[in-house]
Amino acid sequence: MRQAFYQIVERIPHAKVVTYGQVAALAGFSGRARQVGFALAGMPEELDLPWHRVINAQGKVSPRKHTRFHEFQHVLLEQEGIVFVDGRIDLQKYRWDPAPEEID
DNA sequence: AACTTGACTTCCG
DNA sequence: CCGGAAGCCAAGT
Repeated sequence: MRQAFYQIVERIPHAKVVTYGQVAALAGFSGRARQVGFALAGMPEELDLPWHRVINAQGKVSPRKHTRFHEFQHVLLEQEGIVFVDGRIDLQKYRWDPAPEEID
């Protein structure tokens, strides 16, 4: 299950983002957005996934409770050229919209 | 085994 | 636009 999510996340192209719900759906687990977040929380760093390109449906980075990784995430996204407007990303513009064959 | 948590989403007021 | 509630379900207590 986590595998499926990782597989999707690792394909997110540079300067693009996807929502948790989208990752879940693409992985074949529609409706399990929370599990995506959970999977990423315990992600082995050696996989080196672009986890920062996964955001919530409101086009914002989801705030963590006990860490400041969301701030780091914000910076990483800007470094990729993604523009934040009022703390938000223009999903219409940056959302990754993969063709079925791009998913394996 | 019951209960709580949480990197979520959507609908309703 | 913001808060609450319901739906979701793996993990941790």
